[in-house]
Amino acid sequence: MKSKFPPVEEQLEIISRGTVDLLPLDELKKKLERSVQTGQPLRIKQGFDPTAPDIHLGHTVGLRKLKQFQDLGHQVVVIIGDYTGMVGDPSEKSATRPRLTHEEVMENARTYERQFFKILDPDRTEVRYNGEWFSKMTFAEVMELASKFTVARMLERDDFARRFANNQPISIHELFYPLMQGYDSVMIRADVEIGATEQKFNLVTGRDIQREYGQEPQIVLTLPVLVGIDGVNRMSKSLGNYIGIDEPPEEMYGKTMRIPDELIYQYFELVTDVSLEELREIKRQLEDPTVNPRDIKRRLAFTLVRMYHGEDAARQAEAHFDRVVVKKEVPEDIPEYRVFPGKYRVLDLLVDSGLLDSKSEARRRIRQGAVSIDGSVIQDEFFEIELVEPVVIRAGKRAFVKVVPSR
RNA sequence: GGGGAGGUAGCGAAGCGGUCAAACGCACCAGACUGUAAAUCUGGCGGCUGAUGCCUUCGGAGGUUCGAAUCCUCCCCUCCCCA
Repeated sequence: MKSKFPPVEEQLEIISRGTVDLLPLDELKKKLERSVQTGQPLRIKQGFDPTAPDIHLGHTVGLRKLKQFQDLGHQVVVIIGDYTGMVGDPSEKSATRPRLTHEEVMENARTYERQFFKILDPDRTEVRYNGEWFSKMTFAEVMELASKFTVARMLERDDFARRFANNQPISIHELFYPLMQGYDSVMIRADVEIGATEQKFNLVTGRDIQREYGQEPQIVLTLPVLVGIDGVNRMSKSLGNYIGIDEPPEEMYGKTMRIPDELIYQYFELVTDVSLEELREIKRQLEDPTVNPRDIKRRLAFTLVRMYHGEDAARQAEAHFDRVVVKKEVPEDIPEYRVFPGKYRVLDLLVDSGLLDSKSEARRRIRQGAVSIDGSVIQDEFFEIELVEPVVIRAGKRAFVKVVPSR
């Protein structure tokens, strides 16, 4: 009988693409061989803590890897960390995270669950909330779990070690985070766990915990951390340097165009579906001094919008970009603000329309020449306008409002 | 439990009785330049105010004083050393 899985070598090639660590490799081979023989898919796990609503490109690095496993015939288990989310993963953090309430976490989780399936195949995906087991744990069971690890080993982790060395606080509950993540692996019997490189400690700890609970340890697969559009920090919603997969096409396109050039290749590699040959060609072009990196970045932006919104939307987003940004024209669909015909101070319109947050901010922008009406710059902060026809007010590169007088 | 050092705007960090809405750096915003990149330069960065001031801010609550981020009391939180 022919196996429903591709040959092991073929699987390994796909699995190892873009990965940083894959360990231990020989154990992975054994697991794959066994699954080919028995026809039993491997259980591939990744956990996501819904600390903020919406999935962004950073999440998709792992999700895309999960999808590759699915395409090979394996079973994906996505853990939504409604309990771990309340603890807050200390990885790569220099300070304790603010703890979220369960309600906040659950609210965010809803957006996650919906957005996962923009990438994953629902038929081969099991979504589990870890509150399913953690909410039922007794204190005795917690103690049992806690007894399976030592403080010394916990302090091997460099973020903890660093905080400890710098006299920064580490709360006890933060030490539980790796244990909880490992326990998730036990509960769903993970064969492979995927995470970003910063997750390595947690993933490896999962192996130990599984062993303690009498299970075969999982394989650890790490992927690079996606740098956000600031070009410095990891992509994260709280840092505001993210591109969300649910964002409108124009927004997605525009944000992509703002990433530093150095990130172009990495983005193609980690978050798009371009083939390996195309990837090589992109690399060549980026090294070619006669090619303007802007054009490659445009292709990246187009590709991303197409992936999440389709071909037409990508074309429209591109046209929008050319019009607004390149030609500095006014976009076609901007928010409208209706007023009665009459005389108004521009200052008031800027705030009352919701374009700007405060009058101080509006004054600042006017003084700095950022405000224009139908293309002509306003310098006088007390400028009044007699509204009879609709006008477009601009208050900076990306802030527009159409003021429409009507009764 | 004892002793010591601290908590200042998004972060880091000055200030230690008035000239403090609070130096400086980073981040951020606007403008110039440009490829909505990088780099650079200029300005801004609590709110209200037709520009003079007014109001809310320096862990929290009280108090001293004409006047407090700066002094006192109590409380909360963090770190270090000792036990």
